Amino acid sequence: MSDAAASPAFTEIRHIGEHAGQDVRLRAWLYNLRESGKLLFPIFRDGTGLIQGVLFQKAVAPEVFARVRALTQESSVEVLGRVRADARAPGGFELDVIDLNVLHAVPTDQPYPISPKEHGIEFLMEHRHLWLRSQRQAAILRVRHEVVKAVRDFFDDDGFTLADAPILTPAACEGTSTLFEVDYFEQKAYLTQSGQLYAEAAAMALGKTYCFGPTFRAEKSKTRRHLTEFWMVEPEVAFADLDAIMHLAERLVTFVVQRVLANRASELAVLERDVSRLEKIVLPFPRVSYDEAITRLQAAGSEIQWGSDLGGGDETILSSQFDRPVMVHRYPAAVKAFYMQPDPVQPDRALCVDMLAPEGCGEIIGGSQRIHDLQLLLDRIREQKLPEEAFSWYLDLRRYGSVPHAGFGMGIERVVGWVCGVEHVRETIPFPRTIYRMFP
RNA sequence: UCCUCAGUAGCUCAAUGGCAGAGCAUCCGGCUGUUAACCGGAGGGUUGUAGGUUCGAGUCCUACCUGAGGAGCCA
Repeated sequence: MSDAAASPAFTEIRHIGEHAGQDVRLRAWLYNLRESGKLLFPIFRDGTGLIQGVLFQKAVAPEVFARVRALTQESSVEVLGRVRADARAPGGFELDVIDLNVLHAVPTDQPYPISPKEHGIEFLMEHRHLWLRSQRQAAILRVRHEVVKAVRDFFDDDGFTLADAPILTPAACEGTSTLFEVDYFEQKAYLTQSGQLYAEAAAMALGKTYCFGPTFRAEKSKTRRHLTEFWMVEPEVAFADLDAIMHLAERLVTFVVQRVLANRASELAVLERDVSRLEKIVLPFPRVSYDEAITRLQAAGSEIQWGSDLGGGDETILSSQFDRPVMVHRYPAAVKAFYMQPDPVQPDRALCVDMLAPEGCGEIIGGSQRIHDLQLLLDRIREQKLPEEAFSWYLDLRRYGSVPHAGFGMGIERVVGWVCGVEHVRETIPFPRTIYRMFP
């Protein structure tokens, strides 16, 4: 640019409306370029928004016109221009380009691969590192950011203390079949599939705690709801029972949805999300016992029999009967994890809850009251032939001032997928890991 | 692990067993308000791999590879 000293400061596109009538400078990438005779319409993006530039050939220096005309998609540039309100512009403003410097020109013999037309999912996944630049993907990631921040604010403002669990863990907790094994100085270690057991220890120290981090499942699941690496937030609360964490769960989800609605309306608009569905997410959420769920499912035509876990199709049928997430509680203990407290009224039922999101998004939360009695926990570990010595520290929590406690895990990607209304969770994390893809 | 579907130009897709094609992208030209702009032209192919059937295979058969959707399992 000719006279940098006299140039205005750099502006982000999201703030460009505050500079109507003024000259601004942008640092941006070329999103698209349209041409109409002696008229150029470059669209710039800078990560905060899009703005269309306008150049009349007669109104700008010939070398500037030629430079813009030769721009290739995703070339990086510095732009000097004057902001002008224009009813024809989608965002209400356009930029009359005065000058432009090319920072890096994408070569024409190796053009940017993601053209502004439709692409297949394999191609897009192979170019995930570039796909993130699209409006839609950027909007999803901003909603993810908002969800994560809302989760942290919710717990932090409610007296919870963050106590993160390790990612590398020793012997398996629930069998090794779904764990990734890694070499740990000539010993075996595993990538965590849940921070829960450690969160229980933290809750005995801090009362109300949560951990939040990546978890790993080597399940050979290949559906739109599954990743092998996903983020989970897991609150754990001393002295809490099942009812208490069910209430905590519905408060958390309501808070997160309301926060996204309040702060990310423009992103939801880019995603063409029907926000009226999200505006219905208010307290309280419906509660359905497992027994009632079976009755409802059979009435709706499901083949499910009492005693088995809900399948993906069953979850969709059940959740479609409500306009807000439904909490299914007290499953048969036999299909649930060893550490779940039995229901004192019906001892073959576990004091557990799954929260199913609407619109077929499936389970977003799974939680339970934990067994606090040492002997009962020992019995369960032995019944399921789990390695008792690996749980010695976990059993200590029942030896030294054991108290009833409960917690749950919420899968961030499924929540983001539901809030954004995207089909597949692979779009809700920057670089998804699925059973057959670890690139890029 | 199992079931289903797909693989043709950089991308998205056509092509009755009979000459391998279109749109977009790229390059050249045209257009003073375009909204995935439009109009004209050019270049661009080992039809996933290996076999087989046939006068002839992108097309039919077999195996394998890769990807997608789903089941089971899970958040």
